[in-house]
Amino acid sequence: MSSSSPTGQIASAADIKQEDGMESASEGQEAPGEVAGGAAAAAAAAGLSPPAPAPFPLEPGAAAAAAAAGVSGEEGAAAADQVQLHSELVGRHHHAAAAHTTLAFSPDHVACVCEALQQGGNLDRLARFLWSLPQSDLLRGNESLLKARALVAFHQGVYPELYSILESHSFESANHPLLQQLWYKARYTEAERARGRPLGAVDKYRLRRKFPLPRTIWDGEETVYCFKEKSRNALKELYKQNRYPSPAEKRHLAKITGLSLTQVSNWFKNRRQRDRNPSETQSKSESDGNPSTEDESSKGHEDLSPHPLSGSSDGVTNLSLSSHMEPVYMQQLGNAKILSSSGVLLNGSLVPASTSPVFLNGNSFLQGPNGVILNGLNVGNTQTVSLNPPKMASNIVSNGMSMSDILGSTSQDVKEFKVLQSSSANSAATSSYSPSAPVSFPGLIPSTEVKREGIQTVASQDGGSVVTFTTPVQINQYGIVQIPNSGANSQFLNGSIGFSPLQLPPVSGAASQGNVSVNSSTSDGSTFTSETTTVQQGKVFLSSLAPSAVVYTVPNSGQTIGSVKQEGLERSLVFSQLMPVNQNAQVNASISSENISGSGLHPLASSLVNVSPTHSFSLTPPTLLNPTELNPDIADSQPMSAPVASKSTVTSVSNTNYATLQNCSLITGQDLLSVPMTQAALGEIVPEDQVGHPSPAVHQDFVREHRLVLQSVANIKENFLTNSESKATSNLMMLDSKSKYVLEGMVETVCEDLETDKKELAKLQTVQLDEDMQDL
DNA sequence: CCGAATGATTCCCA
DNA sequence: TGGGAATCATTCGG
Repeated sequence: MSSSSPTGQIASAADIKQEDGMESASEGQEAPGEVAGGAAAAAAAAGLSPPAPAPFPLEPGAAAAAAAAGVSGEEGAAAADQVQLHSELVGRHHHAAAAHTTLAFSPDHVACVCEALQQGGNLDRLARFLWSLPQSDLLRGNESLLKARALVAFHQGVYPELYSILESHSFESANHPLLQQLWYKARYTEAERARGRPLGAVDKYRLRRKFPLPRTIWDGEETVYCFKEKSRNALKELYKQNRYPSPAEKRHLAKITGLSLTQVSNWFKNRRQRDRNPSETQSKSESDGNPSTEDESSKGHEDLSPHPLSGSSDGVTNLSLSSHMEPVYMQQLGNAKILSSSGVLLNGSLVPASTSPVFLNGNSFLQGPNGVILNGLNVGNTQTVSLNPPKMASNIVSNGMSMSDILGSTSQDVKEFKVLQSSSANSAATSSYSPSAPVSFPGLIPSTEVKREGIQTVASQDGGSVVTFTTPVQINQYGIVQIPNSGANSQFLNGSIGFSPLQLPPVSGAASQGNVSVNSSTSDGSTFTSETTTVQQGKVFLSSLAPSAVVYTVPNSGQTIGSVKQEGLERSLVFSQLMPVNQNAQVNASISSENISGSGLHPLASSLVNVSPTHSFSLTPPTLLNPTELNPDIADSQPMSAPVASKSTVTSVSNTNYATLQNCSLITGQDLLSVPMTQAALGEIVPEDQVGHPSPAVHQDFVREHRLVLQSVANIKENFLTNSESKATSNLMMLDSKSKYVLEGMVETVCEDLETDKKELAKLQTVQLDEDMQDL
């Protein structure tokens, strides 16, 4: 991954993303928590569900005039584009009714077009588009526009302007990688021109030092040798515990550090190698450097952790209560059934066993007689989630990753698991790991099997109080557990809590899917990264679903989970409030993914929603699906089928780790695309109506009623996007850190001469985490 | 420019 | 497929 240093000309945002390898890998990464954290803000910034987008009018006449008087034919073309776009949108929405009076483009529309053009790599056209835009205050400060301007400035070689733009506006983190690349590449290019010869790695390094990134496009997180200190510390921490992490652990570590799986593996490999021959590279320096951290690790460890591991068979559990005394350091083993006897170390404090036999850290979910800890949040004592400590049977999900991912697949070695400090919920995922102060790894939880005896009330709190579920959980026959809204201050980090679906006691006759839908108020919207939470295969997604919301899971890559009845899972839909249910269909679709770093894509997440694993389709209006409505026959080979009687925007978010819906601003406020899009999108899925029948057939009712379907497609390879994949010629991709989601057709619609009629407007392609599934 | 640190890559082996 | 060893390339500080 020594990806080449950027030297070539940047043609588009996509190019940049593909180009940068390590840098992006490291810089672009953000721990899930961070991602999530910024998500809300990002979404807000993006204007998700904008209050009242004040569109600026653009008279067709004016456009024409611009075209005519327009400095060049190009501008005219741009204007024409706008006109065309607008008319198409309007025409489609209103069925060509009329509305040709004024062309109203909200800043969101402009932003969307900018994004689309950027994605498409059509910078010339983007430049024309920008040029043609009116000087509207509404557009001032619009990040997409600024980004587009920066890109154009770079493209045109107007570096001073580029620097000015980058320094004058504080960009959201999701755009940092791209903008950072612009910044550096511009510097490189300038230097190369001045020098008349290509720069070497050292030259570039010097330039980077000479022209540090402005804080407007950099979070300030220091990176050393490409890896953020935070990531490095996380690696070290685990290394101390176990020098030979299992694949699942590596994946999880990769997830929490934002590094790629390969990077994590390489790190361990290098670390082991260098520890072996300290003679050579005094790799000791590192260890020595952090005596505190190192202590236990290196040497002591070898003893503790059976190194060769991997072989450990099936996860036999071993709790190694090492010689450590009181604080029981648990050693995690495969499917260990850990129940510490004496106590648990939580947040650095020992908890009497009597009260909480289980402990979790980070984003883990812990349950004990007294409480549950989610994401490092402690669930109040009042919770009724009663867990039977002695018999634990559920998987733990953390950080969007179920423990099964971590523990399930390969047998795990006994790992020394030490919970030293569980960071606060917010920082759990991204918490800074300082060598001197070991921090728990989210997700690195002792695999505990918990058996849920009954779920009722859960209150989780993060320091103050985070999420509180007060009402009794309802489990319907679909195995959906519903928890009424909670208080206003809901705060959730990664939306992955671990209730294992499999263990939910079938409340009704229907096979319990084990899905749990937790409704929480999204009022705050600030830290609530995951508005939708559903439990799927051991994963719980918290969502702002209405009380009556239904959550279904979608078939995962064909793999079933244990003996759980898959029926329900076959066509699962989640109705949530994520998407505006009103007529203003709004397509929000951006996703955050797993880390793409390795491939050079920047992950960042500007996501609004952080949906954890697997596929979930969200339909807003709370609806309950009846068994009868779900026609098995139809659904069988189909990705999803869901007769829903309500009108809503359907969004499917899926996969792996974090699916994020972001405001694409395609249809904001104006409702312009609402209907048409739906049709187009549905067309792809529905056999009947307009389009030919694409593979998946969706229940007609569903089709008719819903506006937009974002189809998720999976395709994942280690969660990394390959360069080729990242090419979004005709796809609008929004990626973040590990998975890839593509909105197909969006670009075509918006950019490619607006020929969207027959193309789906928004199709969300998601990749599925093979890994996750495999683990299961 | 040098050397150490460190991430990545390659080859070999089980 | 993953680990070990050797090696390369880049980063970083002096």
